[in-house]
Amino acid sequence: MPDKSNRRELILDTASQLFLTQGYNATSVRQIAGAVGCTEAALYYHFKDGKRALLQAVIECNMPDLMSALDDCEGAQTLYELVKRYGEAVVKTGPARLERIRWLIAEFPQFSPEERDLFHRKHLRFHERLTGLIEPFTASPQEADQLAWMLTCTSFGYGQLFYNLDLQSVADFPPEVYIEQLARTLSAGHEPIR
Amino acid sequence: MPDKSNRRELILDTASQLFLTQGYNATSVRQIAGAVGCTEAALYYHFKDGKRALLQAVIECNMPDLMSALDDCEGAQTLYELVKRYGEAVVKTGPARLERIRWLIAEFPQFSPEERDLFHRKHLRFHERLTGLIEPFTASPQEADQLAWMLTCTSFGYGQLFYNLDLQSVADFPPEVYIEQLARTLSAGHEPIR
DNA sequence: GTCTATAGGGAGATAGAC
DNA sequence: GTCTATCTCCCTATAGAC
Repeated sequence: MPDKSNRRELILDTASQLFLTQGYNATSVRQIAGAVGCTEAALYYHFKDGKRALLQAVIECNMPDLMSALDDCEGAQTLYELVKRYGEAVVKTGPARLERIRWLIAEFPQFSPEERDLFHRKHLRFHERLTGLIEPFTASPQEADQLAWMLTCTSFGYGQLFYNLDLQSVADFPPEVYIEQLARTLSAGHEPIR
Repeated sequence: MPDKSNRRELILDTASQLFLTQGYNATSVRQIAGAVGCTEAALYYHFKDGKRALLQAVIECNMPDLMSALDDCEGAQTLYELVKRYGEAVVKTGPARLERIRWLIAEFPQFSPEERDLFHRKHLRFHERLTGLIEPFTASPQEADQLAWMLTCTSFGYGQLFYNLDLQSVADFPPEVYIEQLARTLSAGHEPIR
């Protein structure tokens, strides 16, 4: 990533932040230029195709990524331990990732097929690695695949419901409790590594 | 709900549909009026406070509701059967509910506290009933509460990932398979009703 | 590279005739 | 109740000076 122009980077960061918090449609080029501290014309110099080109760049920078959370899961001795480490690693990534997912869900319908594929391929790579980590504890690759999807769906749902839809303000069910529950449930009936 | 004016209802339905598919910010009053077949001025006659009043009304009509899915779950004899019936009932509600949830996530940050509370209270009522259905199969009310959250999070996550983020187009994991997997996993170690 | 100035159009909203 | 006409503002985007 060459850093030829600081200004271009600054525009991208500012647009990212505004798109993510307000949405693409609700954010004007004028507002981005104002926040950056330049004029709209300068912005069109850096992004010749205007607002849509800006969206493209923002999409590529803001695909949610959990791959690094899997690093903490290497070498787990039981499925229980694996799920627990995964949960804790996900929590550690903080709310920034959840905002990106929220944004992805919100804007997804207006993405082009190529932009959608960006997310699909990224997530499939993640899923394959997660499945590989689970496999030592299951009887078949199919079972590992299903457990991986279950783990993904449930942590995804928890984040959306309790953070982005703010159920945490009315229901007492902190992530630590959930992770413990999840680890116990998913690992029930699965042997530790031989 | 008096039905004094058909026109008002028509406006509300049209606005609902457009807000849900395009988003609030991306939908203009002009477009709604065009789709209804009247002028903007007529629309302002029915909704004196303009576009924002329209949003209020649409929110109240479009809170996602799964309460009816629980009717099919009454009288289940095992936890396995309960989860299975729940999953099938949810699938039966179709993609319309998923689109409402997607919309809720997308627009939630710009809702007022009262509008947010509308969702919170509705969901808590649902959660209490679901917990009540699970309780006969668990050792404690706390365990039922946690299982209910888990069921909610995971079905929520599946819907968002596979439908609204369209993972179904690149991963072979149909809802029936997921429900079966879920029912087996969640009910492991729980006795049938005595 | 960044600016000023402006084109051209669509937005939300209202006044007043019918 | 519904219309036409119109106000005012903000939007994206560009031309051309510096």
